[in-house]
Amino acid sequence: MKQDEKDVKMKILDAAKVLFARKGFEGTTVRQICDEAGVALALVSYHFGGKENVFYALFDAFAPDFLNTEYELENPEKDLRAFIGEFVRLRMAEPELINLLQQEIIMQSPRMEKLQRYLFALWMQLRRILEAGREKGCFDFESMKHTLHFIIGSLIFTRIAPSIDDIFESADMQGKEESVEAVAAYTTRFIVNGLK
Amino acid sequence: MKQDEKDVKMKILDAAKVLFARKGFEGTTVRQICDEAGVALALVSYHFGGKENVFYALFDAFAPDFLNTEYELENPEKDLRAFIGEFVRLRMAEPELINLLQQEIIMQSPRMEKLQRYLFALWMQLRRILEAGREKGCFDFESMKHTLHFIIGSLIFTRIAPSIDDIFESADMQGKEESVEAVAAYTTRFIVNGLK
DNA sequence: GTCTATACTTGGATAGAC
DNA sequence: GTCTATCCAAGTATAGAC
Repeated sequence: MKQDEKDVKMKILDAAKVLFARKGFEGTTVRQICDEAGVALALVSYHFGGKENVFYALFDAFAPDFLNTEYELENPEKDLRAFIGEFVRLRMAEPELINLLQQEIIMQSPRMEKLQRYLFALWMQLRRILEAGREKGCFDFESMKHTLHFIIGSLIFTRIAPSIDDIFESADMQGKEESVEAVAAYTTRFIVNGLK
Repeated sequence: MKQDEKDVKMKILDAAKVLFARKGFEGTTVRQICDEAGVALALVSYHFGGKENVFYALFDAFAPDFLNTEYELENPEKDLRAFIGEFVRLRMAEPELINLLQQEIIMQSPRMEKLQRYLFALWMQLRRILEAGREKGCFDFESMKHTLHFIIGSLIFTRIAPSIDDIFESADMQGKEESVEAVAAYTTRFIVNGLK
């Protein structure tokens, strides 16, 4: 029965993750979540205490991966490459979560206040890497604020429109599979060059 | 009376623009729009025929600016700089609209289908500039799809969180005003370098 | 054209049977 | 723990007075 409970909670979280990413928090109804999860309407309230808590539980379930590396700042370019690599890995492992996060950031939703708990440290790590790199002369940029936006924007924005993306996807890959390493390499190259 | 009508429609559009950007399309109610605009609830239906049409009217009202330049592709780097400059100008003139657009792109909302009418040409222009630059040897990149994402992400993403951005804002500027030209210059530099 | 009042629908959350 | 049935609040849209 403990197994069943976890099963249902997980089914709800999985369904909510996809729906929130696709239709937004407000655009998703508890009914849709429960239908998709194949469970009764009442179970969201029972297990989580409401729709909003499902949202937070989503990040609690996956957030530990957000921040597991400490950087030495001895070699900022190496640190930045590692940071980008980690972010790309997370993004490709949990695209819906990154999608949802991006939405919430953009609209400065009231839910962001609690999410900042996880994110603040992440942005600060990136900032420290940039600062260290600027002082050591390996990065060159003028505005810290805009540079952070450029980098995070490059890292986080992964969709124009399915119809358009598919055109380029097939032109790029010619049927080959797209590996995480390859995407990380593209991303690192673009960002690191942007800081020269 | 024609003046009054336009006045009310404009008041609704202005209110909707801010609210949609901030709370999303689904998160915004017609009541909020009308309250903010200072008009009666019924007027959204009367003038626009529903909430969804307010959304489209917003882009109809501002979209002409989206695409007013043709590029010769003789000098792709110059074209790219011009493209970025135009986008940054639009973004700083209409931040709410770009915000809203970004949300809709990310969640692939059903409203995107109509919006693609305006956007498709824009993305294709950027793509042509990149292609031309790649052939002429002034740009170097591997994946067209990801490169477009990087560029658009850098152009469009302008917010982490007010509390965080403000820290860097004041550190960057030390009280000075931030000009459109300066931001366009930062952005151009980051993106153009990223393509080397 | 604009307002107030209201009809109708949908959403979140709970009560109570199992 | 899970279900069905229901309550209540909130949303969109309209009817009808002015």
